[in-house]
Amino acid sequence: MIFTYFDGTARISDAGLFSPVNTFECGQCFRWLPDENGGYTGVAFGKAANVRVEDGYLRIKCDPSDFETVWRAYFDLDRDYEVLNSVFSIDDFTQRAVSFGNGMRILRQEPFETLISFIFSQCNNISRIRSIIKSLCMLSGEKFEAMGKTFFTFPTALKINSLSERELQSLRAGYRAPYVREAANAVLTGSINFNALRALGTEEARKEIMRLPGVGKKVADCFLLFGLQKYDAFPADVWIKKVFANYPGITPSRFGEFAGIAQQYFFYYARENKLESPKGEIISDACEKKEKHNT
DNA sequence: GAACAGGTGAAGT
DNA sequence: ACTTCACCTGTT
Repeated sequence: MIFTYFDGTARISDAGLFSPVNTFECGQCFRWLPDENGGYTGVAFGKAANVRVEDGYLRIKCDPSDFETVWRAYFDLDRDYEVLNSVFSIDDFTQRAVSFGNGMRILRQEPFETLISFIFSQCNNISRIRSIIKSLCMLSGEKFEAMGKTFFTFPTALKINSLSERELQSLRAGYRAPYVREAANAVLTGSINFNALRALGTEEARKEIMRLPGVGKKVADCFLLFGLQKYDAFPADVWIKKVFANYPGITPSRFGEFAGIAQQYFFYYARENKLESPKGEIISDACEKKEKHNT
């Protein structure tokens, strides 16, 4: 890794593939927002940064000490995505998906934030997920200043656990709110311990996290992949099910130990291109077609 | 208004 | 084991 730090910005010359838009819009995170220069600004691990690519350099505007301690790992800068992409490109469809999402990086996010965020994500759309998380951070995160702007950290389990019913209700998270409270409580009491989960295999860790109410296989796999870096976790949502239905050759097992990363290319491609399911095929039994009769 | 949006879990076959 | 359904809320 070759980089210089000058004028408040880490400039990396050999960052390899890095596309801010594909990284931050591929659906793995909810707290990074675009700026006017094709860059993105966000918060992780209690720190703020702005990221952009210019003249072939990756430029991360941040506190000098944070590049090595936070952002280098967070942006997964030590992984060669070119190698990964060529390993993934086993057929025409995969090539299209990888090419579409070229420069996407799977962020090494914080376990707690990832868990809570994906609990919010169930049967919800992206803009609303973002809005709920933003409200949560403004309500109970810590306010701090960086780069001349105001930011909020993601709240701790303690802060979330101590929210009143009224405060929780103000997030407009609906039926997901009690799930979030339970998750925070489990972390607080030690019933769920992220370091212990890290030491487990993917299967065992999934089983453990699924003990939480509101955490089924899909949310669990997002947590494992984005929050615990269990790269073989393969979240299968409605879009991935459309991929499976259209391209029977695509199965998690074909992509090895980093199948979860391949999954993110598929998800992003399918969602952005509004991949349809084959006619007559039933893709999901949830949130799709249901007659709701309110009493 | 009804349908839909990155699921889950309980209850019914 | 597989299918159906309710669940909050905001948007189209």
